[in-house]
Amino acid sequence: VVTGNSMLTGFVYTGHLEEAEEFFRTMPERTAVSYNILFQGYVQFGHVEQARAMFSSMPQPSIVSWTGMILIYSKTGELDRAGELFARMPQHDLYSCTTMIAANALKGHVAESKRLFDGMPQHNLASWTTLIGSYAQNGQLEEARDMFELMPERDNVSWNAMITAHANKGCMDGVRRIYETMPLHNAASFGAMISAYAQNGYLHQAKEMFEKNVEQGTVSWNTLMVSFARNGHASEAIEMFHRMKLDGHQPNQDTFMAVLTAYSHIGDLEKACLELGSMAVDYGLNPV
RNA sequence: AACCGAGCUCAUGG
Repeated sequence: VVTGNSMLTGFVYTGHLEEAEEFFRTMPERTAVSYNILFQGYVQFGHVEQARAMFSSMPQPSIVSWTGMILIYSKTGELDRAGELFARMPQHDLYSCTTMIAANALKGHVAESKRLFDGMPQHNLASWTTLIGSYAQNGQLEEARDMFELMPERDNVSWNAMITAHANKGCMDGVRRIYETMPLHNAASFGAMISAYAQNGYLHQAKEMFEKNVEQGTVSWNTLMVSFARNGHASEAIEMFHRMKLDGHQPNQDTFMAVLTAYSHIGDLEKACLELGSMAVDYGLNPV
């Protein structure tokens, strides 16, 4: 059963929900964990109906399942339903409370987030960081800072959250200070830095960060190209696009948009069509 | 003893 569950996890993890379902159906034996694995797949990919159906079909949803259900309502923005479930579930733990904190913050109810946080018997890195993120999202930089000071230990995720907290307030000194102080940088750190600079109009610095980032995912390329295009640097955007291809990166649908934006800025629609047409052919993308 | 859940980053046609 355990190895079956691991395989099931594999299907879900790679996004093959159909296969997961099939596999699940044909499993000789299923445990509550098996249900949860498939269920989490629905949650993760936003299949609300299926998640709901599965949840109600569980005889005794575990705390994991309850939390999953809260998470999906948080994603769909149905905070009241999330809250209802949270109130109804038999127990709470770090995970469920943290999920609920985040759900409230997404809707701008930071005070409620804080109240939940204060009511928790214990905290860990995730719950602290969620609270910081809650303040950050809602523009409360001071509070985010205070919490960051108070938390007993910090990891990369919490440091990254602080980058964003400052960036959202346009506090670039803070952003730089955090970046320099933090012990290590990962892909998310660079992503945060790139968008921090880009959103505040520091295209040059954004690009510098981009160069420092070893794992330049397609998203980073797109982010930067869009920023260039929006700020009237169409040619730089287009140049990046070509470099991206040279470097062997896969353009995706969003790259389309970035390129289109760039060309529309210089009013060269013909070229845009040509470029998009060839992208469609080269990469099998649909310029919907 | 072993399998599942929460927090940071990311683009999108305003």
